[in-house]
Amino acid sequence: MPDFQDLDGRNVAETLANIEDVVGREQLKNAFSKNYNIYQIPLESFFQTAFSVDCVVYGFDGDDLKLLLIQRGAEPFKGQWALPGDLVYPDEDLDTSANRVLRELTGLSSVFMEQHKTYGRVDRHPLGRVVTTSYYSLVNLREFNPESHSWAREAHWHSLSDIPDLAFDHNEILNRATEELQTRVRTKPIGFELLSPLFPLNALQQLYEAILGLKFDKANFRKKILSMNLLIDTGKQERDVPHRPARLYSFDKERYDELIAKGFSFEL
Amino acid sequence: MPDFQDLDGRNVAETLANIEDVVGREQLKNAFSKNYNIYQIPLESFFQTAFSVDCVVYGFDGDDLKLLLIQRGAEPFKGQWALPGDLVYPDEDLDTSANRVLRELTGLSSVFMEQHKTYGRVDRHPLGRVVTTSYYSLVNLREFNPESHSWAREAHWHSLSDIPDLAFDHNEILNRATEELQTRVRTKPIGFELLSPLFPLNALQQLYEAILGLKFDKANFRKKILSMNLLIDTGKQERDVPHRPARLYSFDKERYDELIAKGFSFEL
DNA sequence: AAAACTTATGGTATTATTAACTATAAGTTA
DNA sequence: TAACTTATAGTTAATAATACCATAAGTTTT
Repeated sequence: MPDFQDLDGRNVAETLANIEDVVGREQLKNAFSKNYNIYQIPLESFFQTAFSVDCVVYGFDGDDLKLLLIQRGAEPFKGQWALPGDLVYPDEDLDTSANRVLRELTGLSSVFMEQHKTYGRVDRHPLGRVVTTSYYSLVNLREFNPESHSWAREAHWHSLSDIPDLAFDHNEILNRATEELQTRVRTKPIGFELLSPLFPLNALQQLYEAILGLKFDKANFRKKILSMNLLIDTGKQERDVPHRPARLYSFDKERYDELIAKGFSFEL
Repeated sequence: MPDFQDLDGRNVAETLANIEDVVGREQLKNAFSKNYNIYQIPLESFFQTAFSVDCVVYGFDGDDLKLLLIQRGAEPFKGQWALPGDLVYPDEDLDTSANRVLRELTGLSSVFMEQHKTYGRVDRHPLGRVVTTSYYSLVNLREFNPESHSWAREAHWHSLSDIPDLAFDHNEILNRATEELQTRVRTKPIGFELLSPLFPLNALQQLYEAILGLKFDKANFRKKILSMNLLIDTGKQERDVPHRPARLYSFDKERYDELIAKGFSFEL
């Protein structure tokens, strides 16, 4: 048996038409199964069904929330910005695929991603039916420098407040992921992972403010967070800041896991 | 172009081998695309990929939480209990499919279902690769009498505390849906939909206790709920109860929508 | 060197929410 | 009529959220 790569429904359908031209319809029909009546639903509709994954990767630079986008170097939507995403291999688990795809297109690896929603509108992909599952993640921007690979022409961080028209239904996917992030960040202590190992309380506050689009009272934020016993005072301080230097904290990983297990509620 | 029905990866793969026998490998290879190198991944692996939906339908009978299960009348897992679920048609949206499948197997229609997670483990289906998306829903048990149809041999409510070994990875799907339900019910005022239009506060409390597996103080529960202004005192009362009859309430639909929009937090 | 400025940090006072408990009401059953 | 069951109202103490204020510890400006 031969094996095939980069298979695409349209190609196969066209190809079968070609074969039919060469060997004749009867021969083709004959070659196809005796037991199965495969002459009723268009073959191409099956071929054009595929899975993909799309990654919504948020980054925080200490100030703004950013989003990782690629510029497509392949049809369809060639030249347009899009979430990093691609087809899932037939023998690949979904979670694995999300990581591979992100790595192949942007160079980012070891990114912890959480599955979110699956989008299956019949006409969401112009070339056939592609159902896609979205994953989202929060990373420390300074630790990840995206580089475009494979068919991605560019890979950049974009300000979340200024996102262009994206390919496919990626704007919708993004918006729903952002809503999820906002509710999630209030009940799970995510958000800590993407700060530097040592950070001032202020950085944590800015992160939460950026994600939630709210302002908190500084003194109360401090009290709230410290009362969780989640942070360890390292005794160190900020340096080279044009004002009183802030104390630097790190997490208490054990306490952190405890809070995750419990549910955690962060309402401010 | 011919069209095909009941297409199955294995058949096509075999068939292509047959064609190859007849026309020779070069001819076949030639007929297949010039631009695409399709000779590396086995064709059949693409064909064996399909989507399905699985429905996790919870019912409340005023006492216990129940789960709607069907007994499979078809291979694989014939005779075993399973979540109602089936393959998605090539030209069908996912949400639509979930409703159709549930209706076809159990007779339940107009059930509002929320998409949850997608399960894509390569080996989760014994006959090939099937990625499935789960949906969950809460219904008033008394309004829905399941009847088995299609290939479902039986369709019954099962006590959630006594669930058998289910087909495929359905136990995992169920467990994760139940976790989701428990966190969801604390932030969205779901749960109200599945009581009778007029209900005593006590019924609402029992519902929350059943879902969350907790006990609440009766007086405080009452205060909390009433302070949301979510309920309308209908002036009516319970009848034929062997104790002081409780007042009957209904929802304030407007207020309810307001709360949903806001996020709502129900912590007791 | 002093004053002005900026952000950090500690603390208080007020208010709102939660939680535990008590008392009384309104029906049924013995 | 007493005993029983659940409903409902109200009280209180503990806890948490919120709005502020005062002082600290640096840098920059004058």
